[in-house]
Amino acid sequence: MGRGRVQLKRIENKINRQVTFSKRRAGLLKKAHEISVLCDAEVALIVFSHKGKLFEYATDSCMEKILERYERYSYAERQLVANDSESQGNWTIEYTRLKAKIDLLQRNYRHYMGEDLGSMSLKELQSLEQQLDTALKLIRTRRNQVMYESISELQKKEKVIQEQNNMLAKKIKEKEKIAAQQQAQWEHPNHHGVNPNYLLQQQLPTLNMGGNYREEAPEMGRNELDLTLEPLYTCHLGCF
Amino acid sequence: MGRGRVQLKRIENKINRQVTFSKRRAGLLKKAHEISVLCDAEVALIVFSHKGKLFEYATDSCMEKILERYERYSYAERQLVANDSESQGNWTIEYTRLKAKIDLLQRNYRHYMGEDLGSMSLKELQSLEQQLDTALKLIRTRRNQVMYESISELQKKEKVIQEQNNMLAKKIKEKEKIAAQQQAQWEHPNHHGVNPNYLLQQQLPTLNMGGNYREEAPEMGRNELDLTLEPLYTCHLGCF
DNA sequence: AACTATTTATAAGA
DNA sequence: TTCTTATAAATAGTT
Repeated sequence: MGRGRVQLKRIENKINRQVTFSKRRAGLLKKAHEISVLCDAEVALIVFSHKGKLFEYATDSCMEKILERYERYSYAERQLVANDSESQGNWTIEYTRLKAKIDLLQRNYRHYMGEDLGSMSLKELQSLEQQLDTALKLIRTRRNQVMYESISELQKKEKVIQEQNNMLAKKIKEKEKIAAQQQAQWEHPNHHGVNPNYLLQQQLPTLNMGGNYREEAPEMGRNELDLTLEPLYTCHLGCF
Repeated sequence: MGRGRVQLKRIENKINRQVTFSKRRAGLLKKAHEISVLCDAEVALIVFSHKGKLFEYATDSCMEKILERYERYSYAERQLVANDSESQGNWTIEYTRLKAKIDLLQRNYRHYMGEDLGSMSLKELQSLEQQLDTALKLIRTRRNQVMYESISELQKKEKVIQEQNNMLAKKIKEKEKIAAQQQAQWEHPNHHGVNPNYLLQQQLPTLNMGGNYREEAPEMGRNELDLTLEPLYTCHLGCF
């Protein structure tokens, strides 16, 4: 397919070989993809350039799956064994296999994050787009959730503090009343008044509501609310 | 390359698909061989037909070697771990860990497998991807911002109320002191007695917003692929 | 990286 | 399937 017949033998001219490799590699990958789509076949294509660079195509971007299928097909007896009851050697194999799988997944994840796109095929990019869309939705949902929870929490707290605030205000009023009465009694000892001590004792436990906060929870360094935490923990202040 | 243009989509007619598969498979294998020879490349090609039949080509007929090279290349960092020093138990743990990791990655990766839509060009897809990525970033930023503002506002409010709260508490203390003095004077007008309200010296409830949260909140089992970013905001509920 | 003359691959028909 | 053939695609050599 060009201006001259091609001898099926190694191209000795380095530049020429390089160029031809580029062109034919593209063609090959394209055709691999085409047969995969047109004929509903599963294709895995691995190409190492003369210099050792890797190029690959795999149907559904799932090289490992296909290679595993290949291994199964070709060497059924060499099946990687079940997880239990296996010897050290098999564990090593299994471990390696899993590590490889993780690496693959993580490489794909890099694509997911918009890196290393240069080498991706049309189909891969299409899939990537889908993934991104999904990711977008997930992020939205998650953000909404976190935000909502955080704000709810703050509002709850606000309410609690406000209530406490009101209570304290009420107490002040009472204190003032008592003080006034005391003063009245002091100034007019014959008048029959309420024992202020009694009242104070009544109020003591109330005044200590909320417990010994200072002891248990020093103020400093306690005030960060990590919004990533699940927010439905109990509030110590909630005994009002 | 025939008597009509070809749409890049699955050929629905079974016979047609079968025929096309035969032809294209031959072509693909041939081209794989050609690039291998012409460009001194190492090629591995695996094709499973729709019905599951295997066809393969490998440079120098050495599929396994190439696949191994592929594994090496793709997963270079896979350490041939110091297996000997590992106990079976550790292997089990490690295995479980890896399996979990894979499950996670795969769960996050599952939607990646989209089909058809073969009409868009690479460029279109790339630009689309960019757009999505940008959108993603913008949304992230925006969400962060809105959330941060909302929380800041609530925090401010809280702070104000808390300050009020503290002031009221202080007032109460003063009232109590006065009351105590008054009582003392009332009971022992000439004597400097002990303040009967010493009990009240226990601090008034100081609201420790955001108190022991960290301790109480069950730690969120965060997986590595959690798409939500680390919160860019630190929520200071306190600093009162 | 583009161009284009040719070769090659292959879709449809027999 | 396989052969044939018109045509689409790939690409070798060139710019």
